Amino acid sequence: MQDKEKNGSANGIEAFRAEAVLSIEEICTEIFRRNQTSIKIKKEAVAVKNLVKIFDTTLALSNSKGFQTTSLRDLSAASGLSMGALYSYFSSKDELLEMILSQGRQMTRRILTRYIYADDPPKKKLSDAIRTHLYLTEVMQPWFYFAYLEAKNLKRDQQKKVIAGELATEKIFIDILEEGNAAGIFACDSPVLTASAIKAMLQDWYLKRWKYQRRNISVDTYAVFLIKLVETIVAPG
Amino acid sequence: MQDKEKNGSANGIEAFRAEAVLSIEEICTEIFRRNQTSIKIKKEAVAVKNLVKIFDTTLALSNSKGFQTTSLRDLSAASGLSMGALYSYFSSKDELLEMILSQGRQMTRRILTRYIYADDPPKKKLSDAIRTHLYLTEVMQPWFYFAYLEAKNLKRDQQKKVIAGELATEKIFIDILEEGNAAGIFACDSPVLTASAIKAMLQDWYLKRWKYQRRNISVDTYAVFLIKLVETIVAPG
DNA sequence: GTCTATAGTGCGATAGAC
DNA sequence: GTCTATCGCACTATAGAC
Repeated sequence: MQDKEKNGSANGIEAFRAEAVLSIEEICTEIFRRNQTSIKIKKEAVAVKNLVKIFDTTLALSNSKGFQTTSLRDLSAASGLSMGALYSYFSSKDELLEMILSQGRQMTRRILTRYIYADDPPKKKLSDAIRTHLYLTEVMQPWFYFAYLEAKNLKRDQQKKVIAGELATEKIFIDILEEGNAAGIFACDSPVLTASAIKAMLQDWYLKRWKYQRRNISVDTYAVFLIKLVETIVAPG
Repeated sequence: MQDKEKNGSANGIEAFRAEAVLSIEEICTEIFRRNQTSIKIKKEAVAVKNLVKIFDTTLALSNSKGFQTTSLRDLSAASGLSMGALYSYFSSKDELLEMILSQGRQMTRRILTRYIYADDPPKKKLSDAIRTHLYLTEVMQPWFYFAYLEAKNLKRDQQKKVIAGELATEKIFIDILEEGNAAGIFACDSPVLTASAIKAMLQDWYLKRWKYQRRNISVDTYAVFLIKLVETIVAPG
């Protein structure tokens, strides 16, 4: 386990995925404990199982027709829980939305902090950051897709959290590029614009999944392609 | 005029914008004439003026809170037309959606065919295609943003048209890259993945406008940056 | 802990006055 | 050509049976 963590995302997408699945249950347990005032269910096992089902079903339905358009009747039918049952897990459709966004943010934070090492050299840090980001969004694709496409329907404070997350990711890349520039390993005219371009190509992976799936391009293939492309951009000379 | 067209988008964003505004009115006139069965208004001047207002208002409202969430009552209040008046320009909310999408598609087609020349050398074609695409999405940013973010709420046939447009743009870049490869001017391992990456960076311009605006980056600055970046990627050696 | 039945709200769409 | 008034419907949310 310690070795696996030390290797970052080097063990490939499957090892990464195995760890993520465990984290999802953990985080739903946390959500259950934190919201025990509004959640009327008392048995933790039942509640966590249903919360995972509610979140997954909501993401699936919303990603094919939008969260606003998805009625709680749809969610009830697809999840197998009645309207009444649903309302013992959240007090409004808005609260359901907040719970989902918060679950995703916690997952993201947990995984990113686990896989980023300050003491690696810039070039390794750059390729690790790209690969980890791709793996993360591959495993949590429905959530990232959801958070991105529903962002404009959110309330102010929720929107700000989405934007903050976006800029935080970009900042990771800006810092790596500037560190590489200072060390003379990279020659990157505008770290800000370059980081922004990297971010755009990373986002394409979870926003246009249909395209890559249709073309039989795996996340590892895309990672290799993207790392090479970025290294060409930042290479001196 | 002939010179302007011959120079493609070389005259900068402002010349481009001037031409586009004229086109919008033309296209609304076409829409009016084509839909005269469902549009109850008879005076062309009145109808076109109101159609432009309806489209603009719908895009503005939808881009801040989503098309589904925007009620026709909202649209009525913001546009200054009553519910009854609105319904003399379209027969359902769905038809309004179709009219907007069709208006944008016509604009896109008209502008792209006007600015792309088959007989230029690959390198010039590549930079012209990037610049023209950026100018187009700059001038019609609300429409592109709308078409992208509402795509999943559309019906099957409308969705297919959005995807077809997406792939058509990508094809333009694949063809240019392959032509350059064949001529020995480019050395691009995977034209498909590279075109897809270029597309992702082009889309970032209209999807993340808030970010570029906040950083005071103009469309011309972004164009110069992106063209240089892409030329680095495809350069041999 | 989960269900069914229903109250209350706001929507898309239309009819008819002006 | 545009308005106001209104209908029927689908939604969120809740109350009370089991």
